[in-house]
Amino acid sequence: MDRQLALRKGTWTKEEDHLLRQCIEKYGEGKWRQIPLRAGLRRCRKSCRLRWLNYLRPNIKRGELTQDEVDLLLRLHKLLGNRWSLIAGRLPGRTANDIKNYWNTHFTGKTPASKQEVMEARSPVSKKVEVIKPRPWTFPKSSPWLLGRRLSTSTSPDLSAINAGTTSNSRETCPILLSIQGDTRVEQESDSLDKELEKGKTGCISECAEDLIRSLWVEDLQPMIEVGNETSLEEGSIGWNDDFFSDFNFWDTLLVEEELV
DNA sequence: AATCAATTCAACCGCAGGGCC
DNA sequence: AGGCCCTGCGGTTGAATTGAT
Repeated sequence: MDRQLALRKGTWTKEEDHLLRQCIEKYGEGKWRQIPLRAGLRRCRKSCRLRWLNYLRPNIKRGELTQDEVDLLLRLHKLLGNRWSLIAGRLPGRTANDIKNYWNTHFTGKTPASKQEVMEARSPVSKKVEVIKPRPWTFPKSSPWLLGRRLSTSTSPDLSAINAGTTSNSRETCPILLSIQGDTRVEQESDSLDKELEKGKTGCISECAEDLIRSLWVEDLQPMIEVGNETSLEEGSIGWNDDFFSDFNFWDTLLVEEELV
């Protein structure tokens, strides 16, 4: 065998980490194919990318997730399913791998009882939610998201009313719910929804789902707009990016079973 | 102290999607 | 249109660590 071609596997050494970090600092992220050559590493590009993204990248937060992070994780997973990269985007400093590992450790299989306890303690509203893989989703033409990608206070709903709690139950307070109301999804998806309606499987947005969406809007998205920091909503910054909204289909989330409420 | 079981998490693998030719 | 290449993602594996006996 040619030793030059033999790729190393397994745990990374400090020397390898150092070489990779130096290389990326010099040439920048991306071009992963060239990274092993430039860094003088006998690692495949995937391995280099993974090591950087999950371990060496600056600002990576290590250690146990905080209560807030766990709460957010639970809510986002309820909405997005196993879309770890999207979920991680909402948890600054956390990697998709971290989130996935945490979920698999704490909320799957081996300890079903404890999982149920945690879920019930933290999510008293829902008992059974059908999580379906998100599909592309479109906003109504009048949606503020389409009237200039970035929300401004002039296109957002009555935020002062939200803060005052005076209209907390009104759908008008949340542009996402507004969008759902006036959905103009592509024909294919409308057809499938129509079929569901015909079957009587689902007829309306449940209160639970509406609450969940509203809470995401009020607690997570709206405050970013409220501070007037426009850069906080730039694409890809912390997860509410183009990808999120193009991949995310609230309709799927809303296809909940009757037992929900 | 030694052994075994359980748990954690870094890393690998295979696949899908997008861009380019 | 189709093939190739690259990147990114999610599922899975297995080594390392921790806890129990």
